[in-house]
Amino acid sequence: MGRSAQHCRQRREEMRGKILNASISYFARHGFSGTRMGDLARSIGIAPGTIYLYFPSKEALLREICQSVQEEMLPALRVLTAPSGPVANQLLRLSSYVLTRLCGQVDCAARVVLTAQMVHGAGSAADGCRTEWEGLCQDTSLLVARGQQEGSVVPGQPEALADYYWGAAFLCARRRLFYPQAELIDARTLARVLLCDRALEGLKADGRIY
Amino acid sequence: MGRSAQHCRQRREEMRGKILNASISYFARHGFSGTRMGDLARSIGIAPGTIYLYFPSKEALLREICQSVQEEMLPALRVLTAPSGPVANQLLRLSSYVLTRLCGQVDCAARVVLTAQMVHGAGSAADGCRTEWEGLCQDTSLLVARGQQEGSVVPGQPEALADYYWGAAFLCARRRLFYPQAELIDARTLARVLLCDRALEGLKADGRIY
Amino acid sequence: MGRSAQHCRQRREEMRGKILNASISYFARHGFSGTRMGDLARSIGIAPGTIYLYFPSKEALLREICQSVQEEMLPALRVLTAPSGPVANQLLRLSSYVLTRLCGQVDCAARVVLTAQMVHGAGSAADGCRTEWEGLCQDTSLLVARGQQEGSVVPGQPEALADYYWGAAFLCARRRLFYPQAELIDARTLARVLLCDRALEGLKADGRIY
Amino acid sequence: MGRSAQHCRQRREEMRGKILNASISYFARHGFSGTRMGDLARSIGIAPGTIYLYFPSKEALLREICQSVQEEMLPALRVLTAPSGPVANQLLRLSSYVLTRLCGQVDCAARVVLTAQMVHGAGSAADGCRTEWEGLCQDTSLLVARGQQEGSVVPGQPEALADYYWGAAFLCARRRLFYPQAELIDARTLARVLLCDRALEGLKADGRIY
DNA sequence: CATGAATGAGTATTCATTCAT
DNA sequence: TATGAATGAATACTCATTCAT
Repeated sequence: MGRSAQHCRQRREEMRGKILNASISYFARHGFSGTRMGDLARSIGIAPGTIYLYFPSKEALLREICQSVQEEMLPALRVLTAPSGPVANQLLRLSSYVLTRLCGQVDCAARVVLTAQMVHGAGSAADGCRTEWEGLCQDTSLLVARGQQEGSVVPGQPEALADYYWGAAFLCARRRLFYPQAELIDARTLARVLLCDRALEGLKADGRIY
Repeated sequence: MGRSAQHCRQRREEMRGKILNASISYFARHGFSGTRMGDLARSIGIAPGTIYLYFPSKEALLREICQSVQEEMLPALRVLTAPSGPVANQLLRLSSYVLTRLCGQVDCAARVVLTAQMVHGAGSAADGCRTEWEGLCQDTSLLVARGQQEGSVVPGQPEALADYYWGAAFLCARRRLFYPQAELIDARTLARVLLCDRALEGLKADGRIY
Repeated sequence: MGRSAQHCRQRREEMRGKILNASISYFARHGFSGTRMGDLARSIGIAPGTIYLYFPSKEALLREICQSVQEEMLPALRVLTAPSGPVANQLLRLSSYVLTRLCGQVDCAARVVLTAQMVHGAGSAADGCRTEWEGLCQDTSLLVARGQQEGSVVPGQPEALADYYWGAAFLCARRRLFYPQAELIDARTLARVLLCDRALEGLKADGRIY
Repeated sequence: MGRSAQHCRQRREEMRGKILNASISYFARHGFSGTRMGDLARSIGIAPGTIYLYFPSKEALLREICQSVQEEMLPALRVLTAPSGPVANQLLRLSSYVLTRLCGQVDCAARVVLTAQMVHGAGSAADGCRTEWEGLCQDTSLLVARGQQEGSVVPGQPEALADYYWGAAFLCARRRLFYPQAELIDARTLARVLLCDRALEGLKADGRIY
């Protein structure tokens, strides 16, 4: 009984995860309103009704996705934007991390693209997500300001530059999502959004191609 | 009679243009599927039926928009990406043009954002648009390759860099569309997506703020 | 002033009549719900709004048509079905009259077709029309019963036969309306719906072809 | 699984047939434009959306009906109008068949009435139907011409008489549809539309009342 | 008076959600 | 639990009617 129940719970978790991941991709590709539950279900290979055994509504499914973004992806990035050593090194490390994850984890790109959709969209489902996102931007603009004092970051309004940097990351994610075969820019080029060439020259390239 | 008929035609053209422009903005903001015809009509201040006096369907309205983008905006940009003198100057000029238009013309930003939606979306309404867009990207990657030979453009795969450059332009447009008050990056910063700092140093700044 | 006012009234009457006649034809051809006011107006060569200067609504227009049918066409037919001499002669005269009018007056066929539509349709606009029609059928069934006593009319339920006779007249009208070039059956054949061949033999044919 | 899938398919077929049959009756009674999908659905006892699970549009539903008429009813009638023995017998047999079917099968009357609507209406949905119908009329006019040579059919233009005969059949169908309780004419009376009394006298009556 | 663009209530159709199997 | 047909509220679209010119 105990084993059977556990087995059961595990199967539920598997199906739930399968739906969740597929939805992230599907929403990212087609947009929230552009996604029909029937199409989403077909793309997963299940019946429409099945989704409703795991999520009470389309919007609840979106909320759940937002929450996972808000609790997993964004905090991880905020850690990497917290003050820590020379800005140039930190930005290169951050950029490398972002591109590595975009390449490695299949649905990381989808999450990033979806986040961008959420941040600019109007729905209240994304509120928490938006807050966390603004936190990340703020952290980044502090980093930028510090880098400008150090002389390693290009001049300009820190908020605009921070937004621009994460926009560039979004561009990479979008490219990864829609053209999985196409090459991405490398970490140095992404970091270069903020860093002067001079500051970059001194840094070791990891030479990885994304 | 002649005058009256002309007056009538002119009023029709005005209304048609009003609907078309409003739709570009609305679609760009809310996405195609996210736009309800009733809401769009209300936002223009007309009745839903009126839209259908000028466009036979929601999708036809989108097609018309795509066509205007394809016939007006994209060709103008392709002209500016055709080979013409030193790449560094050309890229700075191009960036300046893009930012100037994003600032000056109200719905230019909307057109750019919409184009990005179309290029990545699935609908066939955007087919012509997508073709023209790929042409622009290809032209740009040739420019990039030439710049790399000149030593003014950063290293990297030309296609990826070209896509990245226009992505950056899209980021500016998106920012302009969703936060009209926020400052944009300047032309040098946009050009810097492709140009080395060294190549930029020699160029005269126009000092304009967007 | 007096002359001008009269001229004015006359022009109004002309336009009113033009709309009324065109509507009878159009309604007969396309059915009431199948008629769009815009199409009707275009077929007359006027603007949709103009119709509403003469008739308050689509249904009122129908009512007016029904009334004209009810006050002009049906009473004329009832006169011809009132007892008057030998049934055989009367039926041949009636049939001849019907076919002559269907041929001669352009919109008589339309009126007959429309009446059939009204009689079987559900709308209350046709109530008066329906009453008058039932009167005609009843008169005819009396005629039929008398003819059966005379031996000139075929056996069968008088009501069913009367309905059948007017149905045959409707068939002629429908043919005239939809295929104006096609020949109609002759008066003897129409009368034959009710009359035995034996009764017809003694009657003079007018030999007319409809 | 096999059994369940089959059961499922069978239920789909049933619902599809139910909608199709109900639509034939409803369209025949109210006309195509006079039919509101919501009313039709209510009359079947299902939700409006359900119809669209089986037919892509109102017009497609009509097309399907026309096709069933064109493939089932009209060919069966054409078989009975193909040359076969003495015309008088054949016409009586045909008339008997028509009236029997109008009485026996609930929606046969509806099909006939609908066919008449289609044949005279403007929509292209009925094109195939119209072609088949004209074939039937042509076959019948050949039969009529042969009967005239035999001396069993009344004089007159064969095309006009053929059209008139099927018109009479339509009248019966219309009566059956709108007044299901009313008696119809008998087969001899229907055949008499074309046959001389003399020709009919020699034929055995089946005495059936429709 | 005539026009025809504009209106908005009404109709066809879609799609998130439910529920019988 | 999974299914997919059925539902009906929401949305695209039409068309009788109005009204500014």
